[in-house]
Amino acid sequence: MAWNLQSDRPIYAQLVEEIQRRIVTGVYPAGSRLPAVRELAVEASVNPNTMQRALAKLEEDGLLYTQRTSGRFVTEETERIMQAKEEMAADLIRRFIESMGTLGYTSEQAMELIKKQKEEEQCKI
Amino acid sequence: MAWNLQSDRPIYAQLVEEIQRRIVTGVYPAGSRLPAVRELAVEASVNPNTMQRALAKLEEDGLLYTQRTSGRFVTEETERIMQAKEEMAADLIRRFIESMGTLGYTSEQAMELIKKQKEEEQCKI
DNA sequence: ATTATTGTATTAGGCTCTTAATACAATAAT
DNA sequence: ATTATTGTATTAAGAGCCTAATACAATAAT
Repeated sequence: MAWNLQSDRPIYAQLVEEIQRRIVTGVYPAGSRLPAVRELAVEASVNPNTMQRALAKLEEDGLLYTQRTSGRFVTEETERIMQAKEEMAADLIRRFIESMGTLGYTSEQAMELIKKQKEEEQCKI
Repeated sequence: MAWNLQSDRPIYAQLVEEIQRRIVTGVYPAGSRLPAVRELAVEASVNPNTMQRALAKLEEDGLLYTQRTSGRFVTEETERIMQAKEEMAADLIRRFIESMGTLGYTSEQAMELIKKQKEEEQCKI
């Protein structure tokens, strides 16, 4: 599991996204315990403070909760997790369509281009 | 024409994207003269230095060129402009499919969701 | 009781981005 | 020739992000 952090955007924001991605895809299952802040920080090669900041945000969003000295856990509310996943996808779609729109492409044209790009991928393999 | 600058990403990078968008969509036609740095800076509500930085990048990319005291102009090479447009679209698609992939969606599912989202848009109107 | 592990808070410093205020350089317009 | 307009460069200051180094607080494990 790579963290793939870029320097063109705040790191803590990228950490939030990556952890959220791991939650909604089941890498960190509902109810499971997360690695400790310090462990996660080492794994992602960031400062514990930065990781802490990201985790605090996810807690604020209700995807994580803390048990003082046992550690942090993914929420047991699977409904909340599915909702987060759908929101993430909807957001990606909305932003994609909007960006393609400003370039002058309709959703239909966008879907056509996705098909084409996929066909090209097929040839590569 | 709005600039829509966000605070979660370097402003100069957003300026590059917006000006590039205006070039490839013909808002700033091939060969035409751009407003002066200071004018653009006022229009976008940013510091002239920041706008200068964005323009220098676009010049480096070959989409603009400078005539010392007459101003800056969009390249006359329409081929270069079309290429830039296609690159921008391809990049958006690649990143979109990649992000949807990390969420567990295939390109087919992504296209399905685009369709659905579009149908919902229809209902709203 | 003691120890280790957990989350959390604080302080200092460096880095990049952004703004602000100038100044300079070149040339088109007058 | 003079003036105005163009791009460009410089310096200083402030804000946000990140790291580093600590220290503290709570509790599970021993």
